This record gives sequence, structure tokens and C-alpha cells, in this order.
Amino acid sequence: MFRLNEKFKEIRERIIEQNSESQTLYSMHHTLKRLMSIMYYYEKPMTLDDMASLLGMSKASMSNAVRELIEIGLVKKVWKKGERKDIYQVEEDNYESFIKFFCYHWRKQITPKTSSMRKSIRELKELAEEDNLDEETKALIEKDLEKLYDGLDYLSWVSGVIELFETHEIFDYVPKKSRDKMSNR
Amino acid sequence: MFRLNEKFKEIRERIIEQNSESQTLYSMHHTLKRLMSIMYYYEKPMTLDDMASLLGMSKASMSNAVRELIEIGLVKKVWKKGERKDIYQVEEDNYESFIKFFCYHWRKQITPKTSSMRKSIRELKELAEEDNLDEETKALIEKDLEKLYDGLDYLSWVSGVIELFETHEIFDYVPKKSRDKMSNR
DNA sequence: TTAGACGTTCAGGATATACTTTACAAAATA
DNA sequence: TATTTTGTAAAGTATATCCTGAACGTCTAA
Repeated sequence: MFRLNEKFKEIRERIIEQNSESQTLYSMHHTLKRLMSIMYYYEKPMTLDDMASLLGMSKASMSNAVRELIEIGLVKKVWKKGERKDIYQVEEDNYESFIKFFCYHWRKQITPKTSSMRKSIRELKELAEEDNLDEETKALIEKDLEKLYDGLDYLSWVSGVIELFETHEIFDYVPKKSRDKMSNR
Repeated sequence: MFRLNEKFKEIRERIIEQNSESQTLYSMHHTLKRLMSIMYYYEKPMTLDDMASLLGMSKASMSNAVRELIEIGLVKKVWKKGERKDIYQVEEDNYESFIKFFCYHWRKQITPKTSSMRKSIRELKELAEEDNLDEETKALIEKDLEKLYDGLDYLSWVSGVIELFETHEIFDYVPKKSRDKMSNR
């Protein structure tokens, strides 16, 4: 399916490998990154079998990887006439990938964290009502409550950050580089 | 060292555990998050032994964990008169922690990625000079070059985002919640 | 209705990661 | 200087993660 000039192929493989190297930024496994890079550079929407053969891995792994990427929004299933297999396409815009990835993860923790903090606040308030509390404990409860309230404020700030990115308002403050695509660099 | 009201202790432990639960957002191990939570809630600067006993882990692990957190900037070594052991203090501002963590990881990948992309660009340009190239390959090289240039632009945008956060300019656009600390909620 | 193709799930094995123990080096104390 | 204390490095072990192959369910085509 993908026959390429040998030398070109070699360079491209290096590009893809290097592009998938950074282990820290994204908390993604190496496979996910490689898969994205493959789809990004080969451009054509792919089937699971294509991925498996390009990455030399099992189809089951591809299935799992694709599911994760879809969950985040970095990959979507596309429909192609006369094709039985499922076909997938990667998000091709770097900025959009960045936004989707981080907003997904940021958002993912806001809800559970908020509710667990609210619960802790209730519990601490209840405890504070009790009669036989020493002064020291009362003070500690107060402090922890402060921290929890701060935490709630912080989470709502994170929501704001998410919105800043998802509405693309961010680009008003940090504009995309609009390089002249025609120029020979 | 840390003797607390039993019930309060119980609640606090739950707070700390829940606070460290979110596995996805930070690409941090559970231990790092628990360590931060411990230091955050216990407030007092701690020694490695304190941490080890509070988390029920070995001192060596604490040493490693602390090193990582210092690297990111989330924890710093403080000096205390008449104390032989090293003492560490956690960043107590949630917003600052967010900024330090993400900017650290974002920044960390910009430099290596930029240079590897530049290298790939050079290699592709060299290949493009060769005589015996078919048209198809030439077109592919062009496309990959486009992608690499796009990638460079994207990375410089990320630099801009980092700056937005580190300069705290972000707070002009997404303001912190300034809750009235005196009110009884 | 059947046969084959496709995607997914599950149990097992392999690999990588994190933790502990032991040992060592550096610094402080006596 | 000798001794103790503290932090780190190294090696081995345990644990969690990821990958594979086989089995299953679903859908299409005949």
C-alpha cells in the first residue's frame, strides 16, 4: 500500500520516530504518539490493518490505541464509499491537537475533584460542630477548609483556561505564526 | 511529630488521597502527587524522614521523588537554623503549581524537538537536490517539508503560551477567583 | 442461512517502571 | 581524626503497564 523512495522512507521514519520521542510532555504511551505521527505523515485515512502493518504491531493494540485517541478527540472515524473496514483520520492541525489533548485531561479531573472536595468540606464542617474539640484541632480544620476553598477556586480557574483555549480566544493573545507558505526557506 | 485528632486525621487522609487520585492530568506517579499533598496539608517544611514515615515508604524513594519535584520547581530546599537534615517545602499556590508543572513539561520538549525538526529539514532538502528523483517523491518531500515548517511554527507558539503563563499575563485574561476569605460559607 | 471478514475483549506473557534494601560518600559532630 | 548521621547510588525485587494471540460477537455478501 505504501511504497516509497527508499531514502525518503528512511528519513520519514526518523522524523516520525523523533516526533514521537518526547516522553514527558504528553502522558501518552509511545505507541499512541507513533500512531499519530504515522497518520499525520502518511496523510491518507487508515484502517487498523494499515496501522498494524506500518507499526509492526497487532491489530488489537491498534484498536485500543485508536479508541483512546478518539476519546481524546485526536482521531475520528471517517466514512469512505465502498470500504468495509473502518477508516480513521488524525487531527492534522497541531494547535488543535494541543488544545484537544490538554483540555481533555484538564477537564477530566475537574468534575471528580470538585465533588470530592465539596464532600470533604461537608465532612470537616460537621466535625467542626462537635463539642469536645480542642482548640488546636479547630484551628486545623479551619486551615484545611481554607485550602479546600482555594482548591475549588483554582479548579474554576482551570475551567476558565480550558474555555480560553477551546474558544480559540487564546490566539488573540498568543497568535499563530502565519509564515509565508510560498517563500523558499 | 504529627499527632492529630483521630477523626480529623481520618478526613485529612481522605482529602490527601482524593487529591492525589487523578491519574491522568499530571503525568506524575501517584507517589509524587501524594507527597505534594502531604506537604501541602501538613504545611510544615519536612525532612525526608518525615515524608517516609507519613507515606510509609523508604527514604530512598523520598529522595528520588523530591529530586523530581525540585527539578520541576514544585518543591524547594529551605534552610532552618540548627537543623542538620535537609528540609523541603512545597509550592503552596495552586496556580503557581499548575504553571510550573506545565511550563516545565512544555518547555522540556521544545528544544530537542526543534533541533530534530531542523535536522530533518536539512536532510529532506539535501535529498531534494538529487537528480534521479521521481516526481512523486519530490511531491512527498515538499509535503513533509511543509509539515516540518508547520511544526516549527507550532513550537514557537507553544513558547508563546509558556510565556503567557510564566509572566502571569494569563491572569489578565482568566482572572483568579478572589473569594472573600472572611465570609462563612 | 451460512461463510467469511472485521473489530473488540480477555487471559496470558513480556516489558518497563517504581520501590526497597544494601552499600557507599559526604558532611557534621565530638 | 574517628564516629555518627544524612543523602544518594546501585542492584535486585515487586508491581503495574502494555502487547499479543485466540476467542467471541457482529455485520456483510453470497
